Amino acid sequence: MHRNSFGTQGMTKPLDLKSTLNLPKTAFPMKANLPQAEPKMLEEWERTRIYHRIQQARAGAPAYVLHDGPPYPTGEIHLGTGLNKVLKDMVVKSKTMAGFRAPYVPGWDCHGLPIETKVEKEIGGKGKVSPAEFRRMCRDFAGRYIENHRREFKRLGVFGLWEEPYLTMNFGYEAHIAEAFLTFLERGYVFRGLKPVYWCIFDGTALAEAEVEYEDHTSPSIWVKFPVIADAAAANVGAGVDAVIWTTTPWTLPHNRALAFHPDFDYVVLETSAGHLLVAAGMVEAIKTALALEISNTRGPWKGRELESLKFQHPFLNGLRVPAVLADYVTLEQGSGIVHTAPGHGAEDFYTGQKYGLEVAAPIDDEGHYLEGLPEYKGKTVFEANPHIVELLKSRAMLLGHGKLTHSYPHCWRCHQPVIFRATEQWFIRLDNPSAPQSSLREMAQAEIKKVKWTPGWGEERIQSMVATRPDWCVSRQRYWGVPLPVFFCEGCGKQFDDYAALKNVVRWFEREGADAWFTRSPEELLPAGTKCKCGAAKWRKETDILDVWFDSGSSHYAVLGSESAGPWPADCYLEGPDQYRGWFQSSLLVALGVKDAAPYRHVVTHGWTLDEKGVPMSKSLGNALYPAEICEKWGADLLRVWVASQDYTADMRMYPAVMTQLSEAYRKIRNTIRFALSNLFDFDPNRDALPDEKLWEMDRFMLSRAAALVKNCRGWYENFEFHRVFHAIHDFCVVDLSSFYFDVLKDRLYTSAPRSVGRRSAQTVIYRIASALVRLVAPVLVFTAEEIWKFFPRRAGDPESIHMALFPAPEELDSRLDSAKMADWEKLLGVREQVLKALEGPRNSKFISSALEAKVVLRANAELSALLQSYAAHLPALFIVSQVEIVSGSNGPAPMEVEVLRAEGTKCERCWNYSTHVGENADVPTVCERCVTALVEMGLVPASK
RNA sequence: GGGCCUAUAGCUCAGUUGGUUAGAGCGCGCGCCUGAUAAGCGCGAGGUCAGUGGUUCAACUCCACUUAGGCCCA
Repeated sequence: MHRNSFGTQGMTKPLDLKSTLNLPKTAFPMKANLPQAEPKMLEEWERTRIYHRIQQARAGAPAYVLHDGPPYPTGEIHLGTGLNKVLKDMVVKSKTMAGFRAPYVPGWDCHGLPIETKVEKEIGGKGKVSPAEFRRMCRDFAGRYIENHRREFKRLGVFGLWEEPYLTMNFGYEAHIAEAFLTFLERGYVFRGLKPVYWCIFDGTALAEAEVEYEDHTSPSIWVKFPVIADAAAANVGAGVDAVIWTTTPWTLPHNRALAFHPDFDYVVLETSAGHLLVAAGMVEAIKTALALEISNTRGPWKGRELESLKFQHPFLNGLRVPAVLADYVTLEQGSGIVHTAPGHGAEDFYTGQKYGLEVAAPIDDEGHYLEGLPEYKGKTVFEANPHIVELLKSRAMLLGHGKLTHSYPHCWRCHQPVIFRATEQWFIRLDNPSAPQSSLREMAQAEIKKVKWTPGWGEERIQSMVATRPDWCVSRQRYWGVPLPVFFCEGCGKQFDDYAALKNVVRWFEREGADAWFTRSPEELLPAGTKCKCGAAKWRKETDILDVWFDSGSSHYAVLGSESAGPWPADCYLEGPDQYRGWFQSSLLVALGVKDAAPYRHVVTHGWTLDEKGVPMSKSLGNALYPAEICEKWGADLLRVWVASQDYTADMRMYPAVMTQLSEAYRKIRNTIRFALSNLFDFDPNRDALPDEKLWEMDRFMLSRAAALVKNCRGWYENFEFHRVFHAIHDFCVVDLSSFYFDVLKDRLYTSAPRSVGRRSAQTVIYRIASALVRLVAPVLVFTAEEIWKFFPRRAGDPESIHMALFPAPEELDSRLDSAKMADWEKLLGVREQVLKALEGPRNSKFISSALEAKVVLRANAELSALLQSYAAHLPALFIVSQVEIVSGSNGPAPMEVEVLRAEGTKCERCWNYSTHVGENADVPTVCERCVTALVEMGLVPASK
């Protein structure tokens, strides 16, 4: 077919030498254009039901279940949420490629205060509509946000059962929540108790610890006198002494029931212009300054424990005497070293109160109004009362001083108003069981935590210490949008109904109508027909509290796992941010212990926080937050994923434009390296052209070994979720092994050899094998790009349609088992190459040569090295990309080798650009070297020489 | 204030059981190529390993404290 190009000089057109080269060719674009390309890929995946095809492809394989922690659906997704979803997806995809069936069912946490608050705003306040109508609006609201979230998550290339996510507001899920609670109730873990809880008087509800945020608040700061009762116990300190306390919550004074002293501190009486004052010795200077006291005499000291029997007159409640108590949380940081104690309004106060049998006084209503007390404050809200109580103290001459203090104070997470501590009747899940400690949730939890694998390892210690000190779980909320506590009280005897078989009837109602049934159905409908109390009555009152949303999400493993689509219980992996040690990791564990007596997870992984350039956490309110949607639009989802994969996520992660620019360069390098591979496989069919290992050139086999090592390492890193090691290793391999060494060296062989020559096919076989391994290795990170590459990839029989259905390469499929001595030889040759490249710099800079092909390199090596070089002499010019190499045995210098650079001999071959003394030896192609003549003959473009 | 964590070149990471002049890639500077070309290649300059003190013949690596930052809690 190329006959016409034969012929003698001058008779026909001379051979166009460039057209005889095998220059790279590919339609795979150099520029990724991810923001435009990715949405198209998403459409295709949607159309071809990629998630389902992957699940089918792994049917029967061992399951690996990553259970999704449900985000709260409000607004657009935050970078931290994106980071979390992408990490989960990389786990799922890498497990899938490691051969597991790894289902992923995303979920949302739908109940709770934030949505309730938004709906209230929309309708303009509480109580405008019926509870059932209100709940319907909350449901719609959540649904709208979920739509938005789902779109954003899918955009990140996350595969999952998006069309059927789990929602905590689904009827079936709500039924599971109720059932889980009833199980706790039946097993005796639930009790009603008086406890101080965070209370928001603006929302009229108890708050969980997680619903409280610390913000700055300015409080009154007052110094108050409590006169010491002159009895036998007071003989020591003397008559007419006043104990001094300091507080920032004057409104709690009416409910004061004790003064707390530190048992080991020294206390003294100061004789001053303001009276004889009992204070901690360690605070004398501070108090003197704060109150501008003149001290004429000091008496004492006494240890706090010596003062335990003292009693004090309440500063304005006549006839109320309060005792001294001891507590080791008393500090010398602020105040007087004597702590005002109101058991109804503080956690520590409450526990001290329990210990000393103090009254838990907190007679205020849900909106914070005093229900009893002096006319000065009765009926007012606690915050309104502050100035009046200060006045009251002043009028009774019990106020030593007052001012203002701005400090970090707990606020409601939604309305951002200051919260108070208030002793209220709540429902609790009991953590301890003194009569059977081993079956207490706390001890079971501590035992189960030890069986779980925690990444990073310190997570175990962290959650262990939290579980050890956490209080009982307050699970009741005085709200509407949630799952009610399915509890009835008899209208006859007032007792709580305890026939659990009958109570489970409520679960059936929830399955049919959702938890709304609680609000729309009567107790008689909800319970089985004819249900009677032991007292004979058959009229019931429903509990009105709903469950803490942490109980909802903590039930997710119970409600979701154990199905065909979600995979078996327990989960193999939970993967969330570090805030979940206190949140979901704990609530899930406790619910699982209550219903299944075991942890719901085998492995818990946490990632860090997302920070901005300055290392400040990203937040909406600070305005420094970046959003996945913006990043997808500007850089593409694959680049967001590269960001996730490039950093060690167990620490905090920074994101800012310069980082993204750097990563886009890294991305480009990987893309172009694979593109170069593809472009040199344009005439390569792996089914037909691949050479067996024993026919491959040694350098090619050497590269296969390097690739095999990469594969082995990456598989291990994926196994341990060390994605950043995978990414850096792949990037380095592309840069160091492929682009700057192997591919650069290979160009001459690929372009100038005859297309079907062994040398070229050997190179192509190895390029194919390495590139095929690389695409699969990067697929969990570069989900879009890998799929795009796969479309341009030469296919073998049995290759899956999508890269995401493929299995990771095995090291054995890369390795050609080059013996270790040869491997060592090549390692040494690489070192020699490095020296040669350095040596070429001088002559290049002095313009002695420009291209390295203009050089001839003379190597003076010691005996050992020169023997090695001699045996590889034929390959050295290619290895160094120079025209000629001469090996001179026996260097006399101190170095094992010296390099000298000369001008290459002969003339430049017009075809391969190497210099040769044999150019012109073939009259048919007079401008071409001997190697090119051989190639051209092999190609049938030049007649075999005479 | 408490618990836990982080701190190696401008950036992102490696640094094995403490052991010779602390590594890589990117970026940067200076060149080369123009047959990977909005590409490719080479060379080079960058680090008192947050700080202080200690243990040791020897510390980025172990211990203590400090500083800065993070999460959770008070």
